[in-house]
Amino acid sequence: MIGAILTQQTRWENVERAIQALKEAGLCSIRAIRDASPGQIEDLIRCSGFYRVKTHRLFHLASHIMDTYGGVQGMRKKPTGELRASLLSVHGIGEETADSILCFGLGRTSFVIDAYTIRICRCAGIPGDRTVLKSAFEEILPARIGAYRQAHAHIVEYAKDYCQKKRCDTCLVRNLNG
DNA sequence: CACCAGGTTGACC
DNA sequence: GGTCAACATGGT
Repeated sequence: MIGAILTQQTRWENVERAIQALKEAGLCSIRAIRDASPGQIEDLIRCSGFYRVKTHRLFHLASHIMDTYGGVQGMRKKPTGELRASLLSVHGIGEETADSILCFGLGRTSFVIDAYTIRICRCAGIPGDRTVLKSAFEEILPARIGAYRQAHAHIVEYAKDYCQKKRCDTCLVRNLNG
C-alpha cells in the first residue's frame, strides 16, 4: 500500500530504496506512519520524488485506514467494491493507486490499468478508456490473484522495452486521450 | 543539458 | 468538459 503511493509517476527502483529506508527506521507500516512526524517521513522517502505531497498522501491513507478499519487487518473481511470506493475517497488516491493497493496489497482481483496499459491497447488497436479496459481485462483473466498480478507486471515490462518514446512515435499513439 | 518516470489534484478556460 | 501546471528526485 505504501509502495502504491510512492510509485505514483515514479520508477519502482527508486521506490524500493524509499521503502528500505522506511523499514530501517521502523516506519514501514500503516500505524507507524500515522504516528510519525511528517519531517521524518519526508527525509526517508525523498529519493522517490514528490516527497512532500506523497508524505501527505501517506498520512491521509494511514489515518483513513486506522479510523475506518482499525488497521489493515480490519480491511480483510470487507468486500472489494466497498474497499475500492473507500480508497477512492482518500485524497491522493486515484483509480490506479486504489486498484494497485487492492491487487498487490490485499490480494483482490481488481485489475490495474496504468498509462502503459492504455498506451499498449491503443497500439494494438483496442479502444476504450480506463473503465472499459478494466472491465475487458477482468472478463478475460482467470479469477486468480496471480494471474492479475502477472498480467499487469508483464504489460509494464513489455512497455518499458517496446513502448517507450521512440517506438511509440513510430506508431503514433503518444496522446492517450486521442 | 534535455527529457522522462506505473499519478492525482485543482485551477482555468 | 477538456487542458494544464504543480509536485521533486534520479536516471539515461
